Amino acid sequence: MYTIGQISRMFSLPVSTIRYYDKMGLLPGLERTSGTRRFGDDQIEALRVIECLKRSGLELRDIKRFMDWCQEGPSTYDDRLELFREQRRKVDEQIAELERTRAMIDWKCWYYGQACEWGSEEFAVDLPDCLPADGRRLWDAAHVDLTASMAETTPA
Amino acid sequence: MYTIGQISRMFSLPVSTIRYYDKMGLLPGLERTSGTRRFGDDQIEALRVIECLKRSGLELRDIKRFMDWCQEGPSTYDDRLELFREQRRKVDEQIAELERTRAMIDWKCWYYGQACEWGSEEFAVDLPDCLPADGRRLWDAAHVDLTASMAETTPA
DNA sequence: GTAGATTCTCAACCTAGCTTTAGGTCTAGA
DNA sequence: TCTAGACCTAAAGCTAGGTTGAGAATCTAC
Repeated sequence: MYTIGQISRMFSLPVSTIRYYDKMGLLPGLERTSGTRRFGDDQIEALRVIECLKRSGLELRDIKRFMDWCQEGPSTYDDRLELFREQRRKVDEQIAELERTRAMIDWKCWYYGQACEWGSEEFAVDLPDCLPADGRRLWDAAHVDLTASMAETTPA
Repeated sequence: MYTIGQISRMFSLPVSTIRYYDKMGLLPGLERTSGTRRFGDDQIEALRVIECLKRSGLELRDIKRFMDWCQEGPSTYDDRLELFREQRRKVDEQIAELERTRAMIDWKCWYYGQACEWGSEEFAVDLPDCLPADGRRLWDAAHVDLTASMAETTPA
């Protein structure tokens, strides 16, 4: 069993945040000895799940709902399964979006790399046709959705 | 040139949000005809960059700083390059973190899949040793950092 | 047995990033 | 001319997810 300070160091979370989670009902089964919280394996697992679900984009109120399901027993197994399956889809979508974001950033890195080298942005008048092959590849990767949405407006 | 309503549809952003960005100074060079905002290519590009930098985790005040750099000219090329390089690192870190999150979710999907099938969690007494090979693989992937931090505490 | 660290509660406060509201202007069509 | 729709500003309001502060109890070491 651990105190709140130990858990705070274990998870690199402020003590106030852990108390806040407790007050929200996110740490079911938490025990106390003369007022002081005592954290066991179940609460440590709960905090791991909180971190995971938070990063996957779930709000605290929905994490609370999940914790309530856990207290309710076997009748909620399929709700819990569906929740994690849904969060898996959301995480995949987040990763895909970050990869699109990264493509744009890579293009901008190349762009400002050139700008630094030449001391001006004149190398980029008339985008994207003025670009050399490597710059053009980055521009294309950063603008796929743009070209896709342009294609929508032209006849098949 | 586009009106705010057209831009709103183009980016799927509420009109109020676009006005808010303008008020923050995130759309330099924006013109007006008798009070009404007129958006050109520069502002469209600015909005694309705002989306990109926001997704990479930058706060609006730092995006504002970037827009100020763009107004200042060639003397800030290296600041801008360094900004995008830094955001690239952060996006990579975010993706890595989401992949760890996904490993945890995959484990939980397997876990609750089993729980649904068996109608209880008894298959999981004494983790992780009680697990069959496929479950064990998912458990391991979800707990790499845990086992890593355990390893730290044992002599080399 | 006393000092210093850690814990507790409860309520107030904070920040980012919008959104809403109230009241007003501008422009195009019937 | 009248009306509908899109635009404008300024200020207040909202939400999520905490953080901070005051005041008090408790635990730990010397």
